[in-house]
Formats: sequence, structure tokens, C-alpha cells
Amino acid sequence: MDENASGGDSDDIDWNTDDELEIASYGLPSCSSMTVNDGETIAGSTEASSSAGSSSSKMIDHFVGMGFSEEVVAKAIQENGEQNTDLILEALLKHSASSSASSSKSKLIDHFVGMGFSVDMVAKAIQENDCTVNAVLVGLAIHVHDKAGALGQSSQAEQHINSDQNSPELDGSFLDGFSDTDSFEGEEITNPDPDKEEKLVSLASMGYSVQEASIAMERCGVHSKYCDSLWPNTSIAELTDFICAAQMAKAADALLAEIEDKPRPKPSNGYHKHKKRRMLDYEKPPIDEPIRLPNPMIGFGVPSNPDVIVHRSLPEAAAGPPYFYYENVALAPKGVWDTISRFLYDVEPEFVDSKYFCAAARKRGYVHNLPIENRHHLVPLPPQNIYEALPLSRKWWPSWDTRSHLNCLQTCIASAKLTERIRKALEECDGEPEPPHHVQKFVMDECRKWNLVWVGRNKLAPLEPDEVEMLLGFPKNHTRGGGISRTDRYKSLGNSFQVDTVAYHLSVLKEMYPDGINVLSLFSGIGGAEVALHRLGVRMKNVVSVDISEVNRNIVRSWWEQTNQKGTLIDFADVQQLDANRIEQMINAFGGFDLVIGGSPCNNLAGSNRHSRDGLEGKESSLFYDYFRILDLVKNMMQRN
DNA sequence: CACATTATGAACGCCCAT
DNA sequence: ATGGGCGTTCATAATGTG
Repeated sequence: MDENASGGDSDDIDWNTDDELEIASYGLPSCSSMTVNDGETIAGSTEASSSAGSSSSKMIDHFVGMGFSEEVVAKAIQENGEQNTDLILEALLKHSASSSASSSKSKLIDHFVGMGFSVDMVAKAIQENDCTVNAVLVGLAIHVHDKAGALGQSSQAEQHINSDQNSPELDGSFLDGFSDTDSFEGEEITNPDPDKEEKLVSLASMGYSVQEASIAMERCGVHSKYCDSLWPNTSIAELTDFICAAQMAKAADALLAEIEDKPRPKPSNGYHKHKKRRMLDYEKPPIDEPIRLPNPMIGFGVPSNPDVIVHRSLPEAAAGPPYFYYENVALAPKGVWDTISRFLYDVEPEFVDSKYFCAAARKRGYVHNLPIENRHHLVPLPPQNIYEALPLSRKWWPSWDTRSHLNCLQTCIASAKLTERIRKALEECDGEPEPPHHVQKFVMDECRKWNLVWVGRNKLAPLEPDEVEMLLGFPKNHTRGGGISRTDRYKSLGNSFQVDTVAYHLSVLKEMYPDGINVLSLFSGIGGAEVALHRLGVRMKNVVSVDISEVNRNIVRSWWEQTNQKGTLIDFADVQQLDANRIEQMINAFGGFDLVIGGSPCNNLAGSNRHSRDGLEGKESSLFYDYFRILDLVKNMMQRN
């Protein structure tokens, strides 16, 4: 609304002045900081192949490697086509599940196989245990453990125990999350605490054999000091929950490492791993309609139209704390947002175009569990259209270029050759009052495609990096200097949040947490979330920031120091470093996270990608599952406290 | 090797006329 | 219903340059 825009409320954060002050005081860092950076180049570990087209024989090998017979695989591929690996897998699973698998069962199998377990093992576990997810998981954990034969010998976890290619899940690294307790000094096997008996009984009463339960608890570390220090009063449900979360984490890791060209499995429709769900839920076929993008794309409301939706009810499993905020491109391939939403506790995505916040479009989906009442926008308001953002270009802007907003700011810019071709074309018809229609069309098409702006007579040019910074809501020179190349500036900026948009959604945190928040920021990039919170005046007590790019981490750290943050910034290079142990450590140290925020890579979702728009299972975009993994770990651990 | 430059469509959703 | 036109898109890979 306009009154908000002009009047502004009691927000005392003046971004520009603030910035100058901050830079002026650079060199007097009063904040503590620390760097945990032991795996800077982990990205290279998943380099190998995966880009090449999936030849039929390669695909057969792939499924044969999963334990299916070649004959069955060939048949399944023939029946379902080579493209749809999900369908093929489904067919294979149905075929292999000995007991006339009900559809819900086969979907369960699908899910667990996707986590890295072998088909045989999953089928067995489902048969032996109840059909509840956690029970199956415990069964699987026990089974894996038995086969590994490593009870009480977790130090061997590093070793590649398994020599059977058909069972990649037996890789020694698979379960080392349970045993990797090096970081906890005083780790020792103590006598069984009095609790243990009780838990054994409970697990047994759930249908597990005493032996199974005992092994599972041992594996989970119920007896250990480590575990006691984590959860002094671990309940059975919590135990199975932990197994589930940690299993998923490790399974994902193992999956990535072992079979990186295998698409990550989607959960079957209607499946959720929440402990409260039961099989009944799975048996209902999904009647959910595919998620549709709103038009206009204003989500639950934007400042100029704030009350589109005043209230929403979140699924119980989604409720915070912790609050979470996930972002990605709105125009993703079909089904991607359905999957994302399904994983993120069935929260409906909020699709917003940043053209309602700044002078450039940016169509994004946000899945979050934040309240949506009483949001407020940042002040000062950023330029709302091209003229305000680039006043100097106005002089050269022809009347037939009717753009008021730029298109999405991307990671690449137009070539000089192109702008030269355009200039030539325009000069051809310089005598006339206006270029002919076909020239206008050509010029405008290229302008929209490359976000060109007028910088002189017949002269068009791509945006400068500092202009992109401004449009996205970052302080000027945010990405400048410190050894970053111009190309990388465009790339980092193009992958970032639009700060004003995100800040609008996060603004509700200010009143909720007057003392500040602890933030887990995944895929932080150049720190869009941190900048948004800072500009909102939300104090950041502890920020754990994860980004694979060193230059990005440097940008965030540099900004953190220059803005005189009082809190602590901890950064990691890779989300893989955040296993259950690390997260537990940090939660204990900080008293939990209040916000888990991040936008996972869009490389394989974005329309601009000509080469590998592979969807959510693509090489980079599948890191979404790490966002979910980590969020779910945090949620489960915090529910215990 | 780091960095800069350049060329390289397809997959959607939407709209509107059949 | 349906099919064609239209507009948009957090990019990758090959090559050049220094």
C-alpha cells in the first residue's frame, strides 16, 4: 500500500547511510568470527561423468548394478521407454517385490531403494517389520549393520567393507554418522544406563526382536555418553526419528558417491516421512492437483497489494520453530515444485515476482512456514521501475521501447558483438523518425532476452555489476574486489536473492525475536539472507553459513565484518559437512536455530540452461535434498528440547 | 591457468483463434 | 478441446586472450 511506502513505519534502518557508516568503521571489527573450512574443493569429488546422454546399455548396466536381472531390465525399458527412469524403476520394483506388492508397498520400496538400500533388503525389511516407515528403517539399519559385521567396531567405518557391487549401501561410509564421534571428547562405552532396558522393552513391544532393538540402539549410540549428552531422555519415537533422519542423510551421501549418474528418487506420491503418517495415508491415491503459478505472481501479498491472503493454515508437521525459508526458480520443469512442496512438509509455495519490489522481474517460489500477517517492506524503497533505477538511460530511451521493468537478472550478459549488430541495424534507419517494425521487433527481442539498457544514441549495453547489485538490493560494491573476477560477480549476483522481496517475507521475524536469532543459512551465496535480515534490523546472534564458493564466502565474511555485526559468523564450504553430529553440536552450542534459510542450486531447473536442464534430480539441483535433510535434522533435534 | 568472450534452444505457461 | 503463436528464463561449453 502506498501509505506504507511513503510514510514508512518506525524502521530506523537507513540502508544507504548505514552502509557508509559501516564502511567508515571498517577495521574495527568487534565481532568474533571463525572459519570451519576443511573441504573447499569437495565439488570436484562428484565430477566424473553424468552429462553424456544415457545410452540404453548404460541404463541397463545401471539397473543391473542395482540388483535387477538384465532380462527384466531390458523388458522394463522397452515397456516404459528409455526416458522415464522413474517408471522403469517402478516397474522393476513391482516385478521384484515377491509378495504381490500393493502399490503402496511398492512405493515404499521405491523410496527406500532410493535411499540407497538394495531391493532385496528393503523388501525383506518391509515384510518383517510393520509397514511403518520408522520400523522399516530400523530394520534396514539393523540389517546393514549385521551384514557389515561391524558392531562395536565403528572405527572401521572408514574402510570399504563391502565387495559386492550390488549393494552400494554397504559402503563403510554409509552409517558413519552414527559412529563418527571423534569430535566428542571423552567418548567411551559406559555401562548400560537404566534407561536402556526400558527402551529395549519398548522397541520390542513395537514388534522388533530384542536382539534387533538392542543392535539398533547400540548402533544409534543410546548407551554412549555421546548420545546421553545429546538427548538425556531419548524416547523411542525420538530414537526411530533419529535413525530416520540420519539414515536419509547418509543414504543420500552414499547414493551420490556411489551412483552419481542415477537420478535421485522422488518420494512416491502421497508419501511423507513424518512419523505421524501411517500407511493409510499412502494408500490413498493423490488427488492433489499439480501446483499452478499464480497470475499475477504476488504470492500471499506484496507491498502494493498486501492483503491477498490474510491467513493460512500450515500442516502440523510444518510448524516452527524452527522457521524455514526455501527458495528456487518459479519456472521449473513440471512436477519440481510438487516434489519440493511434498518434501517440505506439504507447505504451499509462495510464488512472487520481484518486479513488485524492484525494477527487475524475478519469478521465484518460496516455501516457508513464516507468519504472513503484518509484513512490512524495507525502507528506503528501491527504485520501482527502470527510469528510477537508471535515470541516466532515460535520455536515450526511445518511445517504442515500452519496458518499465527489466527481465530476470541472470548470470551471463550479452556479447559486445550483439550490441554492435543492434547499433548497426539502428543506424541503417537513422534518417527516419522511427525504425521500421521489423527492426523494432529485432531490437526489442534482444533487449528483453539480454536485459539491455540504453546508454547512448542507438547504443544498448548490458547492466554493469554494480547496477545489478543495486537492483537486487545489495549495497554497492558488495561483490566488488577481494579477488573476484567480473565474470564471477555476474554469476554470484545472478544466483542470488532479491533482497527486498525476501526481506518482506522475513520482516515478521523482527517483532518475534527482539533479542535476535540464530540462522542456518544454506547455499548462502553472497549472503542475500544475511543482508535482508540486517537491513530489517533483525539481530543475528549466530549465523552458520554454507556455500561451496570461496569467493562467495569471502564476500559474506567481508560484509559481516564491515557491517560491524555483533554476532558470530561460522562458515562451511559444503552442505555435506553438516552431518548429524555437527548440527547437534551447533544446536547445543546455540540453543537451536530460529531460521533455516536457503535457495538450493537452480542450474538444472532454470530455463536458460540449454545443456542440463535435468530437473530436481540434476547434478546440482538435487542438493535440494540436502536442504531438506539438514532442515529435517534440525527440526527433529529441536523437537526434543 | 585465470579470465573474458561468444554462440548455443528448449521447456514451459499463457493467450487466442479454431 | 486444441493447436499454434508468443514471451520468458538464478546457464553451459567451447574458444580466445593474456
